[in-house]
Amino acid sequence: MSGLAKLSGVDISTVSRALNGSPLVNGKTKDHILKLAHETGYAINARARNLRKQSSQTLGIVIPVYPGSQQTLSDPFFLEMIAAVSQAAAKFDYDLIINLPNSPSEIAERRLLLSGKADGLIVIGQAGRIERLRSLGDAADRVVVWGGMMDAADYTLVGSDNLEGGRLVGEHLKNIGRHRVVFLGDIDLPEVELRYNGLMSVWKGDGADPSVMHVRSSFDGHEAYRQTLALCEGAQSFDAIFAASDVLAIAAIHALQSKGLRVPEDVAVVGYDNIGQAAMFSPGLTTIDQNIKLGGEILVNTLIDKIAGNPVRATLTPTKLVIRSSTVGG
Amino acid sequence: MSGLAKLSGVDISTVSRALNGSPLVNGKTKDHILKLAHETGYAINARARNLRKQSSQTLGIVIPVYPGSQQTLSDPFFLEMIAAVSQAAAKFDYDLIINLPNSPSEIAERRLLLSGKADGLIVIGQAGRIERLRSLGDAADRVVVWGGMMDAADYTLVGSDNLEGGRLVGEHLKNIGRHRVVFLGDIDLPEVELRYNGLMSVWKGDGADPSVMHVRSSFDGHEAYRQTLALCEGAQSFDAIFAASDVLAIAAIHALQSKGLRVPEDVAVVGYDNIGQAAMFSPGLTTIDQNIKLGGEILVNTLIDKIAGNPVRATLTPTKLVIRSSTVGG
DNA sequence: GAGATCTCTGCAATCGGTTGTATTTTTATA
DNA sequence: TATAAAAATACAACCGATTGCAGAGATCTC
Repeated sequence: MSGLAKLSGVDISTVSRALNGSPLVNGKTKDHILKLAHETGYAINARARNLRKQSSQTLGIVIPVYPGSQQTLSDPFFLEMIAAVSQAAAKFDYDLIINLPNSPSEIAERRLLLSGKADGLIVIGQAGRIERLRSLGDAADRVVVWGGMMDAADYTLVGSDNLEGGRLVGEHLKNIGRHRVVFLGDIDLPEVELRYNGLMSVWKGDGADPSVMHVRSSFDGHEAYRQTLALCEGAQSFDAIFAASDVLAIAAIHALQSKGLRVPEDVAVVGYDNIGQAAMFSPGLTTIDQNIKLGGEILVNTLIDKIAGNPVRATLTPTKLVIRSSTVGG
Repeated sequence: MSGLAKLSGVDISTVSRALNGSPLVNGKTKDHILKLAHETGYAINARARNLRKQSSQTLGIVIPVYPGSQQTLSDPFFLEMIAAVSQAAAKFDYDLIINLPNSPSEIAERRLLLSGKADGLIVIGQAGRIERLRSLGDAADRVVVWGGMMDAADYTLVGSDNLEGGRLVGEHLKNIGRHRVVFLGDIDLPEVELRYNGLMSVWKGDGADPSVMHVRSSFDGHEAYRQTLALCEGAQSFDAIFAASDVLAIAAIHALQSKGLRVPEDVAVVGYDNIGQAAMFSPGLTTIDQNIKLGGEILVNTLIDKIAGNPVRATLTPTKLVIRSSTVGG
């Protein structure tokens, strides 16, 4: 910038104002400086600017690797969420730092926020993170969490309506006449618990006695595969599986088929997330669409509001059922 | 930091040295300062440090959204690559800024590098990026590209051995007696072209006349689905499909099955990438494992070497065939 | 015990912008 | 033309760390 100042014969303060479009500089001066900047390929030094402006124009996103899943992270849900958040952030000229904690003890939240590397933080999922969020002190004002609505949450939550999602699945299964349902997922995770509660609510007060069985599984497909195999070998009979994610649903379908069960004729399967590939499985996957793109936008909008000090409240994104062949024809 | 200096009664320069583990400070002094820093929850201001040290301890990763794929990005390959790079970068205490260009005209490469937001850049795939890389000037010294080896490349490349990958698939198909092969992918992409060449090389010089048909498809599953349907309705007969990615392979399998063709009995299908879900499809997907985790590590190691000014050369990661049921039993 | 050496700490410059205030130049008004 | 008001520019402090250098105090050597 001092180079530009010499070239154009004005003070660097004028150069700065010109590059930032300040109305204080004369039109001709501004044009001249901008032209020089373009010709020399000048780019404002973000490090200096960040220091002076006490901001980084950068958001952080923390993607938890759930304990126990040592293998490569590959649930497309996360990628779609990252893409949604990244694109939403770009609209505000924010960059996105991604953090995939590799050790459970690492507290990326503190490091990124307190050092000022990120102006605000988006955390995907509440599981195992709650204590950490509490430890952030003032910095918690610059955090938004994607997750299921919880009364106990004293941080800002954005999420899809997991209760409604579970309910939609329950009604759908009921409509197609399935009553012996297996819920595949880990209801210790708040988001998953809500989906389970939504499912259960369908039969509540109803004379019919649904038998919903909970099979605990992390979000790792291989585990779901094993669980489903074990389920087939067990004594309990069932005619439907509601999985807490599409990846789990796909694993379950594969396990069922390897046991000679037909999907959806013998067992209907419903997933959750509506990932891009869900439409391309055979059989196509019935699932709940969380509207991740909208979710990402709301996360970013909310976070930027918080950073600006504006009051915000928890938000739900709409949820809808997408019916494909895996529960049709049963 | 000036707060810590007052608390501990020493100059901020001593505090700085203590926090950075300099051997210049007395052991007791250091312990005292560290204790105070811990108690007060002090974190070094990254913005100031970055400016002074002329470094950001941050790498950037650019994930291209291929032109034409307007829908949500969801190929798990990218997520696995992001995870691998992120974890490798973390070992060097580097953070990772992710950039998903939403308009083809955006030149994130320039912005991130020249502004100093990132010390170096990893670009996934060469397609449509070559001219941009050339426009970076000196900054090109801090860029590493993941992609297929090209003679024309005048930038640093890291990638898996696509030629070998294609060859392995070809040999495998030949071994199981398939000779009428469809190649599904866009050979205008350098990485894909190499896979195609590898496939073709298997029959070269051989008396047998393989009929390899190229069906152009982007990396978008929906397009591959339509292409495969069209293929089934066409005149050409075929007994195998080699898809340029697992997502394409899955889409193809679904299309084949919807046309009543059996996989792998009627048509064998082989994918590429070995994404986490590949093992859980039915039928399980035979595919090429690029060793993404190792690739991410090499990308980061190479980039950090370049940033340090060390000479580096192009690197290939090993490639291996993973056989599952989709091409077995044919 | 004087001088040399070694440890440790403080001073002050520096990184490259932004921005409040002062100053100069230009334009408007009487 | 003199003066006030407005516009444009320059000056200088500041953001919060790092680091070369100077100097104080402790330790060593003969």
